[in-house]
Amino acid sequence: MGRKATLRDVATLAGVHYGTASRALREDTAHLVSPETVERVRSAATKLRYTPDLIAQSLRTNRTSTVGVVVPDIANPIAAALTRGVQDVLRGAGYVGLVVSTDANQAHERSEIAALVSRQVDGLIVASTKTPSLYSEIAASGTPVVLANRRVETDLPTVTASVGDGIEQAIDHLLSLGHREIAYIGAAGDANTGLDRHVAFERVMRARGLDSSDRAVRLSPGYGQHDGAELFERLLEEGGRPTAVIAGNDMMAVGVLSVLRRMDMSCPEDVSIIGCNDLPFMEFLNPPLTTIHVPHAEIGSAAAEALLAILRGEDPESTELPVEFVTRASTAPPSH
Amino acid sequence: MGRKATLRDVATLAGVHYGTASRALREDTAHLVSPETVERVRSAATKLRYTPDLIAQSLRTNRTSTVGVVVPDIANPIAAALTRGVQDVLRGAGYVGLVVSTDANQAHERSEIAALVSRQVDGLIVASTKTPSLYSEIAASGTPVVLANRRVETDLPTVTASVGDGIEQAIDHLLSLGHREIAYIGAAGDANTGLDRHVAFERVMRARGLDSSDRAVRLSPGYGQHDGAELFERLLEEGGRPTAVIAGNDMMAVGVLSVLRRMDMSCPEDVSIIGCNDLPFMEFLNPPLTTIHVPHAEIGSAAAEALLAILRGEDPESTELPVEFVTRASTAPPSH
DNA sequence: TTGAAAGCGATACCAG
DNA sequence: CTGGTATCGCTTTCAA
Repeated sequence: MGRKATLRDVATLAGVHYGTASRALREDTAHLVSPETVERVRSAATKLRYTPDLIAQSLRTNRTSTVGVVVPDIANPIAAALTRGVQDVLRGAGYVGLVVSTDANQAHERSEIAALVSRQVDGLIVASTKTPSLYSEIAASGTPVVLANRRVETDLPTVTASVGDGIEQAIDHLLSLGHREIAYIGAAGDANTGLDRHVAFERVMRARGLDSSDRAVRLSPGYGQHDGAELFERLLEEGGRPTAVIAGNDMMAVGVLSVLRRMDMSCPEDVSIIGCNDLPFMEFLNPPLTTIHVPHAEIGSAAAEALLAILRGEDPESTELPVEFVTRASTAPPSH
Repeated sequence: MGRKATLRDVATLAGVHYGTASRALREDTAHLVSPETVERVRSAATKLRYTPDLIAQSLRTNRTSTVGVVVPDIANPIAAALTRGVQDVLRGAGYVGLVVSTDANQAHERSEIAALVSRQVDGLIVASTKTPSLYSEIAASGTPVVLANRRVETDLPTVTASVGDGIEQAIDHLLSLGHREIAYIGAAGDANTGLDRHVAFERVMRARGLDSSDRAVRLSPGYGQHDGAELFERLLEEGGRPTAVIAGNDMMAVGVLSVLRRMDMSCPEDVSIIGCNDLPFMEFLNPPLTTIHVPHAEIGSAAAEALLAILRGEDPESTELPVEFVTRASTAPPSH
């Protein structure tokens, strides 16, 4: 009695042909079958604890109700939040996510994608890629792809956040506090999410009439806590005396904070700091970090919605979700 | 030219029967085919960019090279790290993970599990469950299950960490620093991961000859930052004056820290704090948190190894991985 | 309304 | 060594 019940099992128990059983069990075809037969089949099914074999179903229908989720590293809180958002909307539609981490490594990426494609995923949500062309091909071959979080040159539907607006709010917040010497510490990498940020910084500063002597922009290839610390330390060594710094992400902000601490300067008294992303722990830092909240889970959800829309035959637009500037305790008026 | 190449396509291109093509392409049967035929088939395959349809393959072989990963919430850093560890070993074996979040909600859990089972996953790695019996059934029905992180009453193979040892090291660390009044602030929930901890605390304290007047144990149903804060605040109100506190997890430790700050007491001068888990950000707190590092990724990897072993027909033991006590700056001798 | 039968794309057994 | 064929569990068209 170990084996799983199959469609034929319920059919024989109900005394009908298995084709009929199939029709009786699925919503969209049940109306082709007499009510009493439907009843008989259904009760047979529950008696046998029948659940359809999705593999067989997939082979027949070419749909697996499975989507691939491609992130750089699921252990990274941004990717994790995004994945959660994806799951939340997939669940409602009967889909589940095949999640892979690429480590931002092209070889890994290719092989993971291959693994997903050969498993016939119905679509892909990609939150990490150095090779968008890879996905254009996939999309062209019929597997829909939605890009999330990072904007890349492509015509694939993409869900991003308007981090530029956040930078603008950050700058205006600082200006209204009385700051004039504002530095930017960020990543120069190819991730467009990084580029947007420092470009936005420069643009807004200029727009506010702050000339280049008022701003110091420092970029590094990395984007970790250490990179932020190093960049800020060098800025100080070279005589920079910003009263506030905007960091390209929260980790780099933490790096700046650590340098301050080491030099016996304090935040926000001596220098104000603003981060970006609003990672899970930022409110518990000392001081709690003022930062730009990027709605990663919502980005994931929106990407999943877009993918489902494509699967329904619609043609969703790319969207840009608003960010939220959240002021906590790492910013204050400049002292003196 | 859009459609994917199938086995018959490469067979006709190579001028052989598709059964032969199948044999030629798979390692274990290639020796049944003449070398030149193998060659012909293989080149046809690469020319057509043939990749086997894993769905069809699965239907035939009853193996999907897919495993289900069940976590409470993928956005939770512990679950994320664990999942990463799982992925790392699965990747090497050609498996991918179908990841679902249950929200510690039984209804969700059941439906997610059903989704995985009907997708014919080859096995399950479960890092969250209130209903172990559910999995015993599944295992009995032939789908192997490995439990990770939480110990529950079951005979399923389980991978955990020896957090009790960590608690012991934490206490000894505190004692060697000169502390005598040590409090424990933790969760009372049904998660065995929580129970272990305060039980270990009581046991070790007694073993070290500290009688109950030297220890205050406070438990709450929740296990967040807020719960930790509340518990500690109440302890203080009721006249408790511990010189050190061990928290059941890092979030609760942060809660304790926040109370200290609010009361203008400082850590570690006024009270030392030790956390548990070593979540990603703990080294960047102020002060950096002394804590018990639980190797979540390794737990995930070990669980995946165990699952693969079962799939190979072996019978792996349950294992308990060592934790690492990491001393940072939130502990110091009592100032008295 | 129901039964029969053809496949989906692969594997594997049995002959030749 | 290779070809034919049954089969995995299901959906779906075609007749009856």
